[in-house]
Amino acid sequence: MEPAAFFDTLVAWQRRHGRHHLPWQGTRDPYRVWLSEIMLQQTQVATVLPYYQRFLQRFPHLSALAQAETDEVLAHWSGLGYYSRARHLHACARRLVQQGGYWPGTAAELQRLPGIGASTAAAIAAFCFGERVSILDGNAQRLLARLLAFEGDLAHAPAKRVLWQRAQALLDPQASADRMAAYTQGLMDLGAQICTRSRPRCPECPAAALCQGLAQQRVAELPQKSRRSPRRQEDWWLLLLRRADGAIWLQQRPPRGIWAGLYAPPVLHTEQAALQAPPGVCVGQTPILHPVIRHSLTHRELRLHPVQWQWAADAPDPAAGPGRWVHTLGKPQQHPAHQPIALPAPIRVWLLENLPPAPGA
DNA sequence: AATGCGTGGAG
DNA sequence: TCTCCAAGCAT
Repeated sequence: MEPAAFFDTLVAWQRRHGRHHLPWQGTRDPYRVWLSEIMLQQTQVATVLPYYQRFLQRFPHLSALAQAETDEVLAHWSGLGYYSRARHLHACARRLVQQGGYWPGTAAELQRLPGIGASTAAAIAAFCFGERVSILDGNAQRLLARLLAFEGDLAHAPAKRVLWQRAQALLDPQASADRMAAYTQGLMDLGAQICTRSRPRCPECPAAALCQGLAQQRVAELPQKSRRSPRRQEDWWLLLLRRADGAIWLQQRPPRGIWAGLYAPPVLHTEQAALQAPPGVCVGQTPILHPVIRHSLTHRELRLHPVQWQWAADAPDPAAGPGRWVHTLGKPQQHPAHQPIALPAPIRVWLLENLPPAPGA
């Protein structure tokens, strides 16, 4: 391949056919680019769009984010998944502000910040500073593995490192900042629109003439990626303590593991424990057993069993760490300024269906 | 190095 | 319903 042939082709294609109107484009503000890159980790564009807008409205700049409470940051991430992203995002904002509010100007320095790995660092550096470093996200992996007929198993780190070196070698060392940004966006756009996982549109691809995978008729089998381990099944019993006014008790989950730091009903791991009347509930009461909720994560298949108990009117609040009673998820909470709450997606769904309707909703 | 971490879209 | 996996990172 001619040196820089692919680079030039991709830049030209991106400028004419790529995406230009996503809300995080048309800016070199590292805050906005950074936020978009974190949200887009393992998450599709369409999913991110509403979250990005709401988040930016509430936290319009770095210092606004740094000053916020972690709970509120998590609440704005609620439903987006991979919640450690939100905690790292917040930690990163606080560190940057503490150090004067300046962004590091290179990918190597960006990568030292919490939540920013090699690909995200390269994306920020390329978009904001025009640095000549390559991303290697899922789009780029698939696209470059085909372009180069790359054999390695991308489930393994050594193969990924080799592909990254080859990705770096495709860059034009003389490229301007603008072209570097267009090229980086081009990798993402070509991967998302043309070089798709299934049924890639090779006839429409600007790089078809350069594509070794296409020449060898091996596009369909690239990239090579070994299977993941199967999902384990788990049963969780959700302890739904219901007060006379309809409110449900939620407590903050531990700082590690699934839904770390989010609010959810207390979880029990055996049926026996779940069917015993907990403290604060009248002895002899029979719980309401709600239909099971199936919720699958990447590595686990959860079967959630909601078990509802009537909370005694005169009982003190349940202990065991920070928690709160939730009446409704609607916006206009009466007395206090309504704090949005960080809920796992299936818990939010259940509460929406089972809490009293929000006033005015 | 291998594993854990969410959710929803697409086929 | 099932599989795959999306602008990956931390440990």
